[in-house]
Amino acid sequence: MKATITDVAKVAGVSMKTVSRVLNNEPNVAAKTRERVLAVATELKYSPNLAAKGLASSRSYLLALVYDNPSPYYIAKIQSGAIDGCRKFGYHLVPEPLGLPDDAAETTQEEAVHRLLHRLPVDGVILTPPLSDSSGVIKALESMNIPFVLVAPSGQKTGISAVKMDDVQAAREMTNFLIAQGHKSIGFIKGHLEHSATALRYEGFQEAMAEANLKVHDHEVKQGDFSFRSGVVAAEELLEDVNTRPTAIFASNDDMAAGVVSVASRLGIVVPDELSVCGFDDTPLAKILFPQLTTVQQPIYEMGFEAVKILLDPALKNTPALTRNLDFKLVVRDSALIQGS
Amino acid sequence: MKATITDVAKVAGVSMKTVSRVLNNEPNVAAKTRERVLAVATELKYSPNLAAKGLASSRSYLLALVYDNPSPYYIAKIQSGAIDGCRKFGYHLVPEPLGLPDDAAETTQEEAVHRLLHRLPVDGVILTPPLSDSSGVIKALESMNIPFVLVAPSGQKTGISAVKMDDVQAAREMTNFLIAQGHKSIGFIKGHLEHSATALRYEGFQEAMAEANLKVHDHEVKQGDFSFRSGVVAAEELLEDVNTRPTAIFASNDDMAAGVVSVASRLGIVVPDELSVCGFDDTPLAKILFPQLTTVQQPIYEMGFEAVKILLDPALKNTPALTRNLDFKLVVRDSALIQGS
DNA sequence: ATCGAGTATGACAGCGCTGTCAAACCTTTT
DNA sequence: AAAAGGTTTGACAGCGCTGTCATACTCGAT
Repeated sequence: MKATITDVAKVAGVSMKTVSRVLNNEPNVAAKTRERVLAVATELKYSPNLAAKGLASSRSYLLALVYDNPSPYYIAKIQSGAIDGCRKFGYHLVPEPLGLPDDAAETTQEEAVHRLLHRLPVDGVILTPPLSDSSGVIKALESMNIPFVLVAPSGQKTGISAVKMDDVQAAREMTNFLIAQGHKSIGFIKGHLEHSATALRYEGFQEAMAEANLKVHDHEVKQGDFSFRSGVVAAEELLEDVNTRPTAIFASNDDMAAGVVSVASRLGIVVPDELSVCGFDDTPLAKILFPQLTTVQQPIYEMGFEAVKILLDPALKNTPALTRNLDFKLVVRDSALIQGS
Repeated sequence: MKATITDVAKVAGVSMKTVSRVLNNEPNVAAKTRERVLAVATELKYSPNLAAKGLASSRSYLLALVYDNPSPYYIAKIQSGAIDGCRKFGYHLVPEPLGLPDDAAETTQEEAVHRLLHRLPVDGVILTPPLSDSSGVIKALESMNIPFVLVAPSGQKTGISAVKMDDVQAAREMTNFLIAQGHKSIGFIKGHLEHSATALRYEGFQEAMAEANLKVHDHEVKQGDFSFRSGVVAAEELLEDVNTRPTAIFASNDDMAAGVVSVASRLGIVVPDELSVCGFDDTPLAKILFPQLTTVQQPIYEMGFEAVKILLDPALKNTPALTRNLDFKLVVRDSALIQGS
């Protein structure tokens, strides 16, 4: 229950230091000694006191997940991956939302981060979008000399580690899929202007269309903001005119795609027979909708997991800064699958 | 940046202990001394080292949120409330999912908890459903002498603190609302058998019906499992026969209500004109659906917040065990609002 | 046998803080 | 003016662990 290293040392008949060495997998311990210590530790149900370890080694065995993201779904997945990663290294994750109303006097994000990590001296920080693009937060982290990894940052900063996904490529593949299904007139709904993914996804769409020698007409591209409502509005415009109506609509995220589906169903347009719809993100919504949404599954869990690995894996200890590009997955479901084609 | 108590003590011309007293708001410090110390601390940007505090006081300033819940949405909200609570007390929250595949050898939940909290000796634990009903987990916590609070447990255990919501009353009010709208034949879809809320919500439904002298026919009650699919199946059965078709359907959660809406729309039944639908939980889905769902908003965030308060609030320090009953909210939206009624 | 070069182990200080207990300093009361 | 009781302060040990450095032990090569 409350066995300490000293206890284990006494029972095993060795010094505290040797026990410490065994428990931390340090070299230069006789195999026999190691075994014995391990056996005693198990028997005594020893488990280290993190506070003491931390105090002695000036590490905290804690990683912070700093976020400021309205999407609980996204954060939950990142977190889930990050926690699993932490467990592999005996670490724990502390989620730290920024910009809570509890501190109205908080001026800048930079200060907020400073204060936060001053109190809780973690060994590393994972920054989720849109914070991964916040120069203030990054500056704070650098000034405090805390290792950190960006999740899905928009720009490529040199000297900073990051985990990301290729949005352009994903959008391109989705578009190619649509084109392969025989679609020539494809509507596109853009995302929120300030979100970095917006431009990337549109870029991928444009590239694929260009490669297939298909023209992207202005009236086929609508500005949305990632909300269901904006998808509805855009869809109404896109589907308004029966003559110029596209045969497929590619929405920059699932919520907007859901808006499209709902408009189509109201207008009596059968999906996917008369209109293919696809989204992006593979939110839970995608499977709930009828028909189920064809969409892009982002490696969100994996990004959390990899971010931790970059921070903690001793094998990567001396790699200065690396960017992990993780694989997305095209999830083809009924909303964009021409039956029998 | 790295100022210690010793530094502050030196500059302020007092002993470490006095600084400690000031920083922890202990009594018996001259006002003048307190002021001076505070000033120096601010000037030096002192902030305590949690590991050292923890080691010395055998507290960790950490609370664990232990869960094993498939619904990220629910957990995210609890967590959000709990984090806000923690901040008020200078604490931090560590989410700890149970039953991850990282430890396949894990036998019982009891052991898992034991191991977990042995490693990370937190000052308190918040248990979310369905873990709040797990006697194994509770036993482990009790044996380790770690204070804990149950979130939405099904039974009323004496001597254990809990935060909960009155599911029965909520279901009753929702049913009453439907009855007030003139419905006499109301279909009900039950939730997952093993989930404690299932029975409670059904109970509330039955009570309201009985109070209004309405009979609950067997064919109007279907077993679901909280999934969208099960809502679809149940709705198909409920709506199959045009003659015995209910005029309203009360699904035990939003996902199943979404299933009902989708079936209705496929069958050409207009919601809410020909069929009122309501759900339970007020998930994000409820607002995305068309029409938007009438549902019950649970005080999930508040439960997280209150749980922390019970654990940490010094004012409640000596209260042995208390149960906080938090208010739900009936959210009336289009899916169950007879136009112009 | 003797030396050197690992390899294995232990003694001990100290990480930054708090708890304990004693000392010093006020008041007020007699 | 002394005793009593309260308030304010500080000295010091020690929480459980790791880092440093010294010591002891092992083994092949001379």
